[in-house]
Amino acid sequence: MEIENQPMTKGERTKAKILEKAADLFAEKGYTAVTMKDVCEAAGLSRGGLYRYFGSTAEMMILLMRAEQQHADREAAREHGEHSSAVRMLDAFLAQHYSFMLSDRGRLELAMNQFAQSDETGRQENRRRVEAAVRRTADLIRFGQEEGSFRAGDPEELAFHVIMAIGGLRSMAPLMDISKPILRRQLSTIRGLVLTEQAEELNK
Amino acid sequence: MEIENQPMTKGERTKAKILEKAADLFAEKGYTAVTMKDVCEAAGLSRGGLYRYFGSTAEMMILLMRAEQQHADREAAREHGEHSSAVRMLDAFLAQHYSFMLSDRGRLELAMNQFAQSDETGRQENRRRVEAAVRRTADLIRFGQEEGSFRAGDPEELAFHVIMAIGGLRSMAPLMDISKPILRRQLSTIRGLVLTEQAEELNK
DNA sequence: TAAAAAAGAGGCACAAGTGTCGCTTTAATT
DNA sequence: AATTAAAGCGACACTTGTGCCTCTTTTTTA
Repeated sequence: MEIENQPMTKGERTKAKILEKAADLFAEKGYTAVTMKDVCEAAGLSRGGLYRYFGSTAEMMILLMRAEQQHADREAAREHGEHSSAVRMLDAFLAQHYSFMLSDRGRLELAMNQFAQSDETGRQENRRRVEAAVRRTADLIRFGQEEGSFRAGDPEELAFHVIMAIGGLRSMAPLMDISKPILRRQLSTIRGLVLTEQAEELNK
Repeated sequence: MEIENQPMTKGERTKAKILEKAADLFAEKGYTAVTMKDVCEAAGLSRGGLYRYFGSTAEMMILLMRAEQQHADREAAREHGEHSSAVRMLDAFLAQHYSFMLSDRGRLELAMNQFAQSDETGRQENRRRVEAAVRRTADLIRFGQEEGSFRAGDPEELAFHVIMAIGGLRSMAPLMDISKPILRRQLSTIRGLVLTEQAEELNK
């Protein structure tokens, strides 16, 4: 949740700050546990001041979801150019998810799921997010298949499976104490599902 | 959430009824959205009457989790005797999850996850539940490997992966509109992960 | 069937959160 | 620097939910 350079008006800066702090709170306490009062305190703002920007916690969450979505899109585009082979892209993809799961941002995603359970707009936003992730993963798989390093099979179907497995992992991880080694092994299991035996031999 | 035979005292019957109705509500609205008042109305009881049995919604949820756990254990034990081959057991396992995901009980599990995010006791209970599921699945995989119809590989690791994938599927399903065909294909993808190519050819 | 015990009703005081409004202060504009 | 607009304050009224307590009604039981 980086802030742009200075030449924004005061109000814009405050709004960005609120969102930033709200994201931290959502990640820390989960969606339903965060109140406007909490956000006020975290952002160093009074109730009246905050209400100028957001009418509800739900509104904040929606904006955060959009921001995350954009962030993921940009990230994906950047990744795309950086790696030469599909295998390397896959490894980057998995490594990214690994650190993601252990980070605040990972917990923020949990909060988003929680939110989506109670809010229809949030549910749609969430759905778009997951669909985008599946699409990107399917693209990666297609690329790897052309390259010959990925197993044959319907890319969409496998991509969906991979995203579901990662989603399950992510939502379970904070609810039980999944150790880092187990997490790593699980991600390498996923790697094994995608790669051919030959490609699997190579690094990592 | 079945009720035992009649010879229970009035209080016991009421308590069972409350739990039953609470389960419905949790499944329908999610944990945080359910209030004591809702439960009162659903159970046809006044606030004072209800507080005799439960001090909080959290307490209800814990009891529900234990009940579900026991139910799953019994179910598993029953299944165990019924099917002759590991392949059949796997199919039964998957079929059960399929209908589970589409049912109220599946949504109840989502509510439990939600609860576990905010309550430490619930978190532990949840963890036990998932661990038990992994253990059972690992046993099934070991059995299938001995039988020769399941792929080689660490049973624990694969079991964990399967449970994560199913967990992800279940928690995503209500948040996006996953169609039944997609759900079925995903479960059959999981089937494919577990079975050897030869065994996979057979029915389903 | 009378007495005791258990179950249930519903009011009350309290806590926590929400959203709004008029007023003050600070920042932008010219 | 003066004016105007934007940003921020904090009290207020309102809503919703909680937990408890006393009194009544219904079951049990002896």
